[in-house]
Amino acid sequence: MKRGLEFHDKQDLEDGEDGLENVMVSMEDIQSHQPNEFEPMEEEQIIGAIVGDREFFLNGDDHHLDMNDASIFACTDFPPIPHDFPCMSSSSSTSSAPPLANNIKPFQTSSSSSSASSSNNSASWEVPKSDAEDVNKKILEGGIPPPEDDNCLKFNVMEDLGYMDLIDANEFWDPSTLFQSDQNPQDYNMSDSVQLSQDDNQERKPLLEDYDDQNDGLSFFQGNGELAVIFFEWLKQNKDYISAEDMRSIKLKRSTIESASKRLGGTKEGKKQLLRLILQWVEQYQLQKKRLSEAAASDSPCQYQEPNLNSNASFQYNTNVVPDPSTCFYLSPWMPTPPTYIPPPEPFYPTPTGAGLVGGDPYCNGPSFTPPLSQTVNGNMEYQTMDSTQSWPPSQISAMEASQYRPLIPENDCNVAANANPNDLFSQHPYQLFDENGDRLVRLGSSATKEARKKRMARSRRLSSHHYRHLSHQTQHQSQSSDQSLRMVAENCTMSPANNPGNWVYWPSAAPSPMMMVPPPDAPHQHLTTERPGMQRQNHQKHGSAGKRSQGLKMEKNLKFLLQKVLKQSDVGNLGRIVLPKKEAESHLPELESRDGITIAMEDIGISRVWNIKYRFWPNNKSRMYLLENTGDFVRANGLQEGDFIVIYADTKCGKYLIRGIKVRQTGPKAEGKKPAKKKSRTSSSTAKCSPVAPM
DNA sequence: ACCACATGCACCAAT
DNA sequence: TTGGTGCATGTGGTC
Repeated sequence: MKRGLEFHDKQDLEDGEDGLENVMVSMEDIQSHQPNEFEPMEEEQIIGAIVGDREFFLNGDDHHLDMNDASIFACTDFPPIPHDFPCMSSSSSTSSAPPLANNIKPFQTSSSSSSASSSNNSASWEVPKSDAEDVNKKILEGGIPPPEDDNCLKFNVMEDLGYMDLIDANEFWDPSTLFQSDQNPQDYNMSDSVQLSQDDNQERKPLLEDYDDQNDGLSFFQGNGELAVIFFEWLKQNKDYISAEDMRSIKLKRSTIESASKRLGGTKEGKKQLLRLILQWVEQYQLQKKRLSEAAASDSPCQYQEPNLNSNASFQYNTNVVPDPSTCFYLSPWMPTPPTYIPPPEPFYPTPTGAGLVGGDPYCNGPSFTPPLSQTVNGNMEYQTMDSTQSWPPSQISAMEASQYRPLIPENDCNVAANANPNDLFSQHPYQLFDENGDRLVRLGSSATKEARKKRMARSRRLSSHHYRHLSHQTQHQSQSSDQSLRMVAENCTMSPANNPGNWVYWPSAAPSPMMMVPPPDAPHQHLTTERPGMQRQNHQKHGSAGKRSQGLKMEKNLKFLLQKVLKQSDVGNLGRIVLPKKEAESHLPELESRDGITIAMEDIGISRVWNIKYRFWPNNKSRMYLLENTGDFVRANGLQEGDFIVIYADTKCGKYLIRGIKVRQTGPKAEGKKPAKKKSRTSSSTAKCSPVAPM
């Protein structure tokens, strides 16, 4: 009996065709097919959804999305703010606050309605400026307040998953550890349903242990074969929504898992509960993303159908049960709510217009560099204009869309017979069902017809335009964008893929690149790594080609986060100086011998300029007060206002300093009217003197 | 109590 | 008179 099971490869994703919506195959197919029945796959195989001698989803390259990584919930084009951003807190330089932006996760419990979750999720990604500190404070105080239901614990655990730090990249749990990669598939004969007995589970137990042993896996899951069953069940139920790529990329920090497990009692049941929560967490993201796509695909012949959750017997995927092709997809019982439109996730960083996405990621929007770092005696603010007329290239957008916001909808053109051209996309990467004679029964994929393809493309365009609108807010404001700036980086920094492969490289426009300049909180001075520890790894990256990805990742390697400062009124006022947090300044910036300080050429990542900023200190009591002076133009050029923040990086290869102004979204009158909350206002003259800089 | 920092404001130089 | 510079001081956080 032939069971067709074909997986999408990366190229397929990049082609913008046949996305994960095609991940629709009965699990028995997965279980029963033989390895040689797979289509040849490229180097970045997405799915190894076979238990046993095949990888079970979670395998492939090492580009893991961390579950802590907000990017798996949203595309944030913004380079991550260090998890432990000492300066993130407006009032304390020593705060260990998790980066606000990165901790705002659309995290919901499944118990709440999907619609509520959706809206909350959406809102979570758009933290209004006025709420930013509040949210951050809440986080600092122990997390977002739990919902007023009986899911407090659950919520907290989920919250942990969302907010856990990801500093130690070596401490992740890979869900694939639930399965042994070289296990004989026969041992995992779950073909005729997953109603596994305890014995079955027990048989699997050693697998988990072995895996843990070999991989320093999570002891938390050791010996608990039921977890594997749970996981498998979940996969079966959500195979349509959770792509293998997504699953593969999930990594959890071990300590977080273990901590969460403890919070759940540390019992076997607790572990199971935790696993469910984790899966639910993943599921929510993915399912909602799909629903978004579903909502967007209004012209889809496949209208959403609320599954009969009570009749989930039809979802048992028993051997002889072929999913009804008329059913667009099956909702997981864990996601028992109707679809709700969810806007594409956005980074919380606001646009000046108060809407949309701030694309100001220098590493997506493009850093630019010109001259090497030079400390001058010129205290005047100078800049060297660079070509900043970039805009987010459509190719980039489309690429991103294709990979990130691409609809994940299993379309309803799934009744397509098995007459597909072997050369078409579907034949290359589809998930197919075959009847018992080996004939393909249905094609659950979406690329069966040109019509379906057109529709997908239309959806993609819609989503793309949606995304682009957000980006436009940013790019219009800052007149910048990514690829060009990045090219300039390569050129001006005398670095290019050719001559400096390990350093700054040109980032192809087709591969919008997240920059992950997150210093480990515990070692903020460490070099930036290619893995963004738990923040905003972007979804589109995981679908990008390995080559592009690796190329982009190289860019980050020489960047080192130095410090960040949330701008106060006095920082953005006419004084043209920004007070720096003392601790970070002393530790990460050049040591100052005299109070006059030094002038540092800082390359403005955001607007492609180089500013000569004076770094100095004032004696203050028995201490010092560190300042950046001549920042007025920088602030104005970036349109920075109170509540926005700056980030200073160092390019360790070029010996440069990079500065970047990051705007925080302002929404509504609340943000507009925000004033320094705790500071008293004194004379009117001083107020006028420190009047906010008008938005540019 | 100490420290960091936001900012008020006095002082000074330039216009 | 205006704008820039630098110090002083109050507030809030941390130890």
